[in-house]
Amino acid sequence: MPEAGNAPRLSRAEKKQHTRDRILAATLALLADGRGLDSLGLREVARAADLAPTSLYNHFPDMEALGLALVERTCDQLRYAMRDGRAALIGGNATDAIRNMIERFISYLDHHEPEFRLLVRQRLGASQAYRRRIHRALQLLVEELAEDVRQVVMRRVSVPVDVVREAEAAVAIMFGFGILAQDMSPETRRLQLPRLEVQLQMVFLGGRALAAGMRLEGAG
Amino acid sequence: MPEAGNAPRLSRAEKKQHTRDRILAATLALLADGRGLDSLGLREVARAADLAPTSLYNHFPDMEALGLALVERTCDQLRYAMRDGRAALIGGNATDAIRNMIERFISYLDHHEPEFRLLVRQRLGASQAYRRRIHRALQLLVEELAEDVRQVVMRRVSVPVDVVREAEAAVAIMFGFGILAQDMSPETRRLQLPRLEVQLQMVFLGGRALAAGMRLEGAG
DNA sequence: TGTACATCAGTGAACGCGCGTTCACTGATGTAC
DNA sequence: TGTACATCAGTGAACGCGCGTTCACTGATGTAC
Repeated sequence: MPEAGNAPRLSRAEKKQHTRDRILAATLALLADGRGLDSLGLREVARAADLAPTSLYNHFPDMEALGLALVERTCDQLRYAMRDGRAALIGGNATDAIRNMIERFISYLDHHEPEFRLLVRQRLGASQAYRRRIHRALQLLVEELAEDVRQVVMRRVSVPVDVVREAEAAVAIMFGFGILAQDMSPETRRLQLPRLEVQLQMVFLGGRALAAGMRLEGAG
Repeated sequence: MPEAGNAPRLSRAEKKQHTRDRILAATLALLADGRGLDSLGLREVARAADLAPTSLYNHFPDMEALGLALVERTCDQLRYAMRDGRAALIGGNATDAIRNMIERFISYLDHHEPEFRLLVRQRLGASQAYRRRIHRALQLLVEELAEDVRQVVMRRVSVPVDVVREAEAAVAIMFGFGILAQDMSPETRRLQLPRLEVQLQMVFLGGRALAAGMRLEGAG
């Protein structure tokens, strides 16, 4: 029984969790300046989290473990952000679904800038553990998008569309845009929505055309 | 007059250039392990280049300048690699052109792995100078690809295709693949050629369909 | 309920180490005459 | 051609500094009785 008084005292475990969160938040904030995980020092993170350097060892054995925890959390966050409101769209039409997905993604960029930077940077970073984890997150993203596309397409198109290739291409296009968008204000980002929409329409229209047997000239 | 003898003596300027090249090559080699520019130290680079640490100052005022020189060179290199053999294709058909472009890109990945890593990492790095330079290089890539597409399309299609959007999407897809490909052997990369080809076909077919007035259901 | 002991998040001093940078220098190369 | 001087890429000692890590510690929180 923690406390009978009025002050909301926290248990030791809760406090520890709070400190851990503070460390991760501080790390993320340091990454926001465009720095990479491998250029952060333990003392620097401790300073930003308002802790003695040695205290970090109570939470993570080293910086690598700290980074992995951050990557882990960020991957989950991305997935939830892109999942949110997804189910409601399956009944709708393809154009709305695309527009909505783009809006979710841009909103993610607006609210999770440092997290997105982290993902993109560490996707090609030194640590294979990071790379693998991020790769898996993106694969899940592709699979879920492919499932959505399959649902929408099933009711409209009789030919077997290669939804996984479509989803891969769509994710690649969105991530490519996300990287460019790092140097844009949220307002400018919104202005790019039609451009992304056109490109995703190209992919999905092209996917159907391909499934229907159409080819560019010269294809065997 | 440098030397009347038989030994091929180098001028001071030539030697300096060689040393500079050695420094850049050593830096690139260090980056090949998946590390980022901002985690390299001056002494570390000097060691790798077989020089006294202080000698670097004869070539670059600081690590930032060294990095920029490397980025500069790498951007040019990418452009030349993708340009090479481009002209010969304009007369051909679209499918061959796509396949050839993919092959050029995969070949670039095979032979310039550390350079590609550098580009992708620093595209989102701390230094705005790097980011701008890389952004510009990618824009040029998009423009040149768009020009090629325009040439091929002009002779076949009467509707105004949005070649720039197509080229952007194609570059995004290729770069996305390039990142995945970092963890693949050259052999495995080749196996992915059809996948890339399908996705680019989707984009270009979809671009034509869009230009011809086709839409996914629900589009206004 | 109170008491006595255990746990453990957070601290601060201390360590050895490699960092970026400065400086005066060396000696081969280049230039003027 | 030879000689005398200037240039400058590369060196190595030295600097102050912050790094990651260890260690013994403190004191609030948790637990047993």
